[in-house]
Parts: sequence; structure tokens; C-alpha cells
Amino acid sequence: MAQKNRLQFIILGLLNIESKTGYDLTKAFDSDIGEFWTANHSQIYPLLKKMEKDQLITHHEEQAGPKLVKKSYDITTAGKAAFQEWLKEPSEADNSHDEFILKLYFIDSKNSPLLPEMINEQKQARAEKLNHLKQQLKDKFPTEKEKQQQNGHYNVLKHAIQRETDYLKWLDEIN
Amino acid sequence: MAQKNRLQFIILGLLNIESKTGYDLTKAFDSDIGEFWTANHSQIYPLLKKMEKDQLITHHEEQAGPKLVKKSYDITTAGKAAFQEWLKEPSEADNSHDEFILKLYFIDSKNSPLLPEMINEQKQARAEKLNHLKQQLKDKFPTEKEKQQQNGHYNVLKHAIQRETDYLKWLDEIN
DNA sequence: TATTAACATGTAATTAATTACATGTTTTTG
DNA sequence: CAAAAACATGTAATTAATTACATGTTAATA
Repeated sequence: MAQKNRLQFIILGLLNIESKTGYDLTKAFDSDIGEFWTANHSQIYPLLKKMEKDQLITHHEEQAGPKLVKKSYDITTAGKAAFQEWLKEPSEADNSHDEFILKLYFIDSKNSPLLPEMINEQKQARAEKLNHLKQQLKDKFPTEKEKQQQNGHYNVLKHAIQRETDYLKWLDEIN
Repeated sequence: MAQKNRLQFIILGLLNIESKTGYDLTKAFDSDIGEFWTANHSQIYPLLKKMEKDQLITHHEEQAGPKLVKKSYDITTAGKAAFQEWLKEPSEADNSHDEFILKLYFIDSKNSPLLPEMINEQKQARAEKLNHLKQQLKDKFPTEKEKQQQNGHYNVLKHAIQRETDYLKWLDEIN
């Protein structure tokens, strides 16, 4: 997909919180942000170079061990401005590329022998996802304090939980 | 995105219904399928060539005017098998790339001056989408007959409507 | 009948994203 | 202390997708 380089803004958003290495950024997509966006380190490292060339970020080096030197990236004033600009722009809702929905579209008959198995598999996958999200909510937002401090993250998690819950409800209906 | 070539299976699914030209396929993404998947003609024509080379489809030419010759594509036995195979495989749920959610994640404070405008804009966009979907449902499924004949399409539309409805509900909650 | 819109089919250039290749350091654990 | 896991940083090859370029036909309409 040749998209609107949203990854760049995610990186700016993360660096806006605090200075991070390419590895730190990569890790972020394994946890928090990974819940709703994906990125590989092989995409992140080259993009960091490009963003630095574009003067949205800079980097400084840190001696992290006897031999290891870490590159830590910092957002620039221009980067902060670009990030704020992006926040203000209208958002596009990329139609979610849901493979199950796609398949379902092509199954015209209510009596297709494929349907029960497909629906069950999907129910299980979605239920697992829902459990995982609920666990995340427990782990990351144990008290009101966290909800206040990271209200965006909280809203996003709540949204994901609602989405999965509603998806499961719909799966029950078409059964 | 270097994905799992789902477009190929959409094309197979559409050709499995009936023979179509590249233009017909392109049009399908402006209406029905466009509700949940996108593709440009510049992606479709080269893919048709590749799929023909892979013997998933063939084509025949039709004299459509004094000068115009249309290329109509047909699914092969191998194509039908590949399509059925795909239907049976487990489905992956690509985390929907929703830009609004992404932005929200980075807004930590409930009192951010950006929030009200962002939420309103999103509410309006989603409400419009919902209206459009409801109209589609009316237009394409006026009676029980259509629901029986195209149950897959019906389910997918119902799902989209539920999704937008729930999304709007959630937007009200975070307001 | 001239113009415009829709039909119809491609290619080229660029950007985005995945998978695989490649290498080295540091910390943990058995 | 040896091995494994996690940390850390890149590049290369390939695939997917968008935007722009390019050309011609047919039907509708003014």
C-alpha cells in the first residue's frame, strides 16, 4: 500500500513523548501500538534516516556498554510542528481489510458447508483477541490514575474492546 | 503493504460469478466491494496478466463495437480450485488502519483543545458513511428474495452498518 | 454534429511494506 | 562459563498499491 506515510507521524508521536532508539520504536509496535498498527524494524530504520534528512528528527549517540553505542532519536521543533499539523488534519478511515468479511461476501448461500467452520474459527480468534485486550486493560490501567494520565491510550483500548465485543455479537447473529 | 495478494482472490471470486472485463472488475470496486476493499485499474490490469500466466484465468475477445474489442476474463478450473482453497484457509484480521484512532492514541489529556473538533469531524464522517450504507441496504436488498440470493453480501453490509453504528456510539461515549 | 462523459486498456514512476539476509553486543540463565 | 535469548542496527529483494502518464472508442447530450 502506498499510503500517506502515517508511520512517520507515529514515530513523531512516540518521539514527542521521549527520545527513543530505532529498537525502542520497533518494540512499541510489539506492545501498545501493535494493537492497532504494525511496522517492522526494516521499515523503521530507513525511515528514521529519511526523517532526519528532512530535519523532523535528530539523533545523539549514547555509550551503552563497553562496545555498544546506541543511536537515540529526538524530535525537532519542525518535527513537533509537523506532528501537531497532522493531528489537526481530517482523518481518513481506511476501510479495514478484514479477510473474513471478504470471504463471507462470496458465500451466497446460508447453507454453504463452509460457513459453520469459518464462523467458528473466526469466533475463536476474535474471542482470543478480546481476552488479550481485556488483559491489556487490566495491566495498563489498573487504577483511575493511569486512565487520567494516558487517556488517549485508554480510549483506544476501550474502543478495540468494544469493536471485538460487537464483532462477536455479529458473528453470533449470522450463525 | 506487501500483503497476501488478497486482490487475486477477490478477482477470482468475481469471475467465479461470471466472466468480466478488467473494466468491469474495476467498477466492482466503485460499488459493492468498494464498501470494504479498494483497488485501482492500474493494479487490476497487470494482475490479470499475471493470473492468466499462472493459469488461474483465461480470456476471450468480444467484438463490442465497430472498432472496440473487449477482453473478457474467465476463471479456469485451477482458478476455481485456488479460490475454494482460499475460502477454507484461516482468515487473518488485518488490524484496521484507522487514522482517527491513531491520533487519539497520542492525545493524553481529556481536555486537549483538539479533541472536540476531532471528534465532531469524525462523527460527521461516520454518520455520512452510515447513511450511505443504509441506503445501499435499501437499494440492494429491497425484499427477502435478494437477501436469500446474496446472503454473503447482505451479511457484509449488515456488518458494516453495525460497525458504523457502534463506532458512533463509542464516539458519543468519549465525548 | 460537436462536445463531453463514460467506456476501455494499458504502462511508468514512486512509495509502502514484508520477508529475508547480515552482523555484532549484552544480559540472562542453566 | 557456555549457550541462549534479547538487545541493537542495518541492507537487499520482492511485492503491493497509489498516482500519474498515455491512448483510443462509444454513447449520451446539448
